[in-house]
Amino acid sequence: MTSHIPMVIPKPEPVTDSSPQTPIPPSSFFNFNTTTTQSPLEPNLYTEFTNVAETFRSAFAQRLKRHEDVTVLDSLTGAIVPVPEEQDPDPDPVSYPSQSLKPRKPQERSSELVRITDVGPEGERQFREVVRKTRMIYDSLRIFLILEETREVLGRRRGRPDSKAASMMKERFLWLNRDKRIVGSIPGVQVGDIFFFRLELCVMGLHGQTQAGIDYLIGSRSSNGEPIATSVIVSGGYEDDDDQGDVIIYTGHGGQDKLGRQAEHQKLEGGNLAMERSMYYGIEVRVVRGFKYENAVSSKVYVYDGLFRIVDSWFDVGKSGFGVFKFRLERIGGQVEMGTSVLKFAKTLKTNPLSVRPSGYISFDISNRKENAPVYLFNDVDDDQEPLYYEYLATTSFPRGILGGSNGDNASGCECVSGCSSGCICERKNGGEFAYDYNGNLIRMRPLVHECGPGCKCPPTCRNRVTQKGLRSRLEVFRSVETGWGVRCLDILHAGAFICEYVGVALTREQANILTMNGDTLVYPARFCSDRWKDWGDLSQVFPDYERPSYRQIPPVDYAMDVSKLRNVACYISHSNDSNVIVQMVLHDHNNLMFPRVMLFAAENIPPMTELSLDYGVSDDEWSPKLAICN
DNA sequence: GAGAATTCATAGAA
DNA sequence: CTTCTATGAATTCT
Repeated sequence: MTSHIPMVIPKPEPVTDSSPQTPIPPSSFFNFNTTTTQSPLEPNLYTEFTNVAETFRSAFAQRLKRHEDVTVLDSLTGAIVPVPEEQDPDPDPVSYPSQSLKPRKPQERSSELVRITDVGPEGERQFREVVRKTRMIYDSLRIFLILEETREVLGRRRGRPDSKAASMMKERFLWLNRDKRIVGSIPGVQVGDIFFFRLELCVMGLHGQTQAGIDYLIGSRSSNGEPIATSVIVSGGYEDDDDQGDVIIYTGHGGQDKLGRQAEHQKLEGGNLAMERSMYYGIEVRVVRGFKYENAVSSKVYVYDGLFRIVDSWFDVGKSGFGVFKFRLERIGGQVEMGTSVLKFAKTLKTNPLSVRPSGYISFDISNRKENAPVYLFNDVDDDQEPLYYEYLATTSFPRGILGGSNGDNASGCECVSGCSSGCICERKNGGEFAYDYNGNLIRMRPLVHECGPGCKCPPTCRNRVTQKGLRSRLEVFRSVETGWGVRCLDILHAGAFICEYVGVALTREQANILTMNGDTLVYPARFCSDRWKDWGDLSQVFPDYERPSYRQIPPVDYAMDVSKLRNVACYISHSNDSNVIVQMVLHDHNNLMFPRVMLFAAENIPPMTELSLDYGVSDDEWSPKLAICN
């Protein structure tokens, strides 16, 4: 825990018996609390998060020049430092903040300005998990609402599932960081994280404005009466912006007409003033960049690029001849590479890889065109070229005989000539709910997905045909010092997106036993561990009476895959108990429940160049690249 | 405290 | 494909 955290604590409830001009008595200004507060645990995410947050919270406050008697600033760090003799005489500090800082309305945004630092690896892991779960709920709920709406009002104008999902979560207190205004990084949100909706940023507490580019604590609610900016979104909406990566010339807001054209001078008020004040106090702002991205669920993508400092501000004449405020933002050092840079890099890798990585490529397609998209092989670590020595197999081959027999069930398919819709036989096979949404993303995990197959009359565009169409994104096998061979994606993988099949030569148990004795390397699909993701897509926190669908039980998957000679890209995915890839069994070209195909999906939004990882069902310590497949 | 105003959204139609 | 428009929600302003 650092002892030197700049922080502003809000003005408490206005003193009723004084006129608006009268300063509030000094004693009520200060609230200092470094003790851990424990409020009764409730079984929801929000409470859990708050409790963790409180553990690491410390507070300092001061009054600034509006109240002439005290002004304490640390000139080196810009920190607002405590004024010890004005310590809050609150006799019951344990009740803080639930009583002394209780918002006027339960849903009102907090005015408590805090910075959370040094939560430690364990704290960060916990925060990350909460953020993950919350994002999962948001996305699942959003997709749920889309599907529900499509079912109810077919063809009618669609609402705003992104905003409705956010509202529903807000009503259920599932928004994160509502009890405080965080300056600096949001625990659990990492540089490079990708979001698809502005409201998703609101839910995370990363940026509280649905449209405005500058988020700030308003002056009337801050301790010194001055507004403080906390985050900005850079998405090119102002013609006078100049974005050079680590340095941004950010235009203040205001002065635009309805068409977004600069039509009058901007004023130093609202967010503009907050930016200026943040600069004055040396308080950093979070920067989120928004830009168009083809193939994204929303056509737009928001990337968290980390913390910037406002180093300069001035009033300038903009391109349209009107006065605009400009702020020079410089990225604070020591942070990981910006997500935006990584995105740009990955994009170039897809079109012109040698221009940015002249050496290290071993192959530009280890699949030899057996996949829809080329699979790169890259190694700038050592001379190993192992993946070249295996023949590439694009889909698992099953033993002859086990699939052949076509009983009545096998032969039958749906008759949906224009694509499957609700009520069709294939939907019923899937427990009354298709496994995928209209973008081909997995909605919820289940024991087995029945895709439409050769016996179905529906076209290839049917929503129930996803994994059978193969790779949709660009994958790269790469050499890493830590994990040996690994796999990463050059595209953004939306949560639930199909990645690839885990491929091998399938063997019956008897065949496998013989091979194991020979020392060959086998993969057992049944061992893939999905416990961590078993409630993936679960909405019981939103709908209290939500019933987990009961899927038909399937016989245990009891085959092994030989990957000693034939394999595909999936074989190089590393193991992690903290995996970002989930395993879903799928049938599409045959109906033998004992031999489903092993399909891999993104468990969360995965930014480009992030290593993919699977839980092979062993602990992290036990794992080695060899063991993963020997086991 | 209620309603108006502001806002670098969003989706779908034109 | 881009541009336009209707609808919208949280927050701040009055």
